[in-house]
Amino acid sequence: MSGMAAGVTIYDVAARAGVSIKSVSRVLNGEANVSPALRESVNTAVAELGYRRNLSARSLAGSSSSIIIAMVDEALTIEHWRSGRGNDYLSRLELGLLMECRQADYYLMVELVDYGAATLRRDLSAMLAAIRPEGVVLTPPNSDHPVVLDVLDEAGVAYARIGPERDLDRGVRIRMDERQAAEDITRHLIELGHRRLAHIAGPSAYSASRLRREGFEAALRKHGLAVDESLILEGDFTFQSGLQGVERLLALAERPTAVFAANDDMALGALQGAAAAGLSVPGALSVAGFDDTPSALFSTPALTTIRQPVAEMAAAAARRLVPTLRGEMPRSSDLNEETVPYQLMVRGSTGPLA
Amino acid sequence: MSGMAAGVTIYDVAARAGVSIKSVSRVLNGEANVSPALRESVNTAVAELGYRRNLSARSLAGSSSSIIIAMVDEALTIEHWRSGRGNDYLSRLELGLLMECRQADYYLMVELVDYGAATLRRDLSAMLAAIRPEGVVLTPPNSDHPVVLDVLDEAGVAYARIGPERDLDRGVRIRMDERQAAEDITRHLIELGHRRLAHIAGPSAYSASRLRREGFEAALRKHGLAVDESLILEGDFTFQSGLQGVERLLALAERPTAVFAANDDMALGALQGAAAAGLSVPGALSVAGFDDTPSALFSTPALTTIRQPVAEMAAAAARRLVPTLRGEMPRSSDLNEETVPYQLMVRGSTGPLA
DNA sequence: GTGAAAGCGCTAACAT
DNA sequence: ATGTTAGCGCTTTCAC
Repeated sequence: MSGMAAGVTIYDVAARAGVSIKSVSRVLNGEANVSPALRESVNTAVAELGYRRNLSARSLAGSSSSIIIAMVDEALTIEHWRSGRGNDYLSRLELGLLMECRQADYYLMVELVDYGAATLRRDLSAMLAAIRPEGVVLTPPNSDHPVVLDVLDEAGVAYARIGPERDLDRGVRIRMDERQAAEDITRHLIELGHRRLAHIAGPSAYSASRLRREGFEAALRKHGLAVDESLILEGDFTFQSGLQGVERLLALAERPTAVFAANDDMALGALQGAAAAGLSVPGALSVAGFDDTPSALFSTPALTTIRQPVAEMAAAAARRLVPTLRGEMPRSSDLNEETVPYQLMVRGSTGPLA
Repeated sequence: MSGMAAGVTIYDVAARAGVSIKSVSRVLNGEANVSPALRESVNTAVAELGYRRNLSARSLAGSSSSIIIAMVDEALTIEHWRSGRGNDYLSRLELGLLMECRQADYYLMVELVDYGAATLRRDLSAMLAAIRPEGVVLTPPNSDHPVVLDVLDEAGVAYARIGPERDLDRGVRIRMDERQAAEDITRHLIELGHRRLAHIAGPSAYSASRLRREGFEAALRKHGLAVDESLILEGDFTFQSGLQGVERLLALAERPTAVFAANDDMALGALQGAAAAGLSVPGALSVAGFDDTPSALFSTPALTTIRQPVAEMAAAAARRLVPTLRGEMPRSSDLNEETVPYQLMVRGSTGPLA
């Protein structure tokens, strides 16, 4: 009897507990006005029967579906498919969402979205109509997508935005302090004794690139170092551009002794460029990245970088979306925004000059 | 009007097309006995209203829920959470599932499962009762979990098993040829001129370890090379064990000139061990791995390895689970088993002796 | 504090 | 070839 949970309905529970289905529903939903005795007998019946409410029936009948959707960029997914690689960011995101969903008895659905489609608006509202999720989690760069935010607002679906950069008054915002993180890692280099620091920035279209660059420059200034424009290059977040960037930097008359790349892929490229030029890292050149991608740990030497708290941000996002957990009632101004701490991972690629 | 898909029901479509809801349902489900004219007008109305069937209503009323569940190991997830890393395997799996679900208009739900729980049986059947998925995708090592298979069978839920190793008559099996892949990569080493080949095997508890070792030995024999037991070590799939393994191998009187590790992490450890011993790779020692983890590309030199077709296996799994796509009617014996091709990725870590 | 009845938006039998 | 009716398993009014 104990394993046969399939087919057990609220009527079975009600019958066993000798109450009405409404009472069972009340207990299950933690509503008020339920006598302890009734609650007790219902809970017993639920346990004995191995009952669990049917998700479809709940979302059809009620206003809450208990479903959270992670929207995934289709173009990016196809790209990953082609290259045969997974998506570390997405993986960490999901991990955070899953951990939180489990606690709140929520369900996680993953949906592919073609953000470039001309029919995006319609696609999205059709999807929302079909699933009626209780909340949606948005990731960069789509956390800022105006059409997406509009559709979500119109449909009255709650949403959390990871790393939003614009429209900072809409939805739940979950972020990390990119600027401060860049400043921290730069200060780490300065404290190692470096005075000629270079930065391989990301594409200026991304405001994360801008923030990281700002953090870099802020650290220099705070330590009385001049910002030398010839030591700041713009890459495109790829391994190649990091490699090329470091080649240019090493060709300068006055070489930098440390390079901070705006992401790990570029830093890894820089590492390879340094090796190709016969420079020992960190003896002759220190290299730092940003993101803490899986490869950062396995490069030689392992990469000093900033670990983005992706899973933690995702968990925070889910927490804000789920009423059960939301009950804590934070101060009103905090309500819709949360900054999650990052971590500076100091590894072998940075050190004092040998 | 066009954006307001939320709230549009089958009744609205029926009214607009001037037909009954049953006719709309017929068209939507591609049932027979529908006149072209009716189909046409329904499709027009659907398009005009931006209608999409409500998932909950469908699964509640019908026998098909259009939901596929990817079961994810909770313990593993927590471990990843702690380490702050994503799960590349899972990510690639999902990618394949998503791509296939999109085509069939299916939905992907991700569920955490505590395979170690004493209440596993009950947990699973409760979950199945709550979601009523149309299919479940199982990943190693849980593709072989007897309790899981039993519960699934009892509940009558279809399931696909990625890389099954036992009970090869149950469910849909999707696999790659581990043995042949190991043989291929070993042959690659032999063809480079190596004659003293070592193997760092995985834990013998995993049958993948066994198969890879068999492939390794088969390649040796086919090329008239003796299998030297002193050159076969057992690791535990960790970086550390690869490092220690290669240290032991390099301490031998007659060193091997090539090492095939049963997974990338161990191969990466071997790479580091070789570097520590002052051996150039591949000039003095060739190193090959298995899996093609993300780090394999970024090691120095990049790792020669076998790319497991995880996404492709997942896609195949989903395809077998989804009736719409299943329609192709393969030869009966093929019906429930599919072997997906792997890829030998030759990179810088293997080459002839310098 | 508890229960009866009416849907939620579909699909599935059964009409016709 | 098309329509009518009755549920699926819950939540939600609204009674008591």
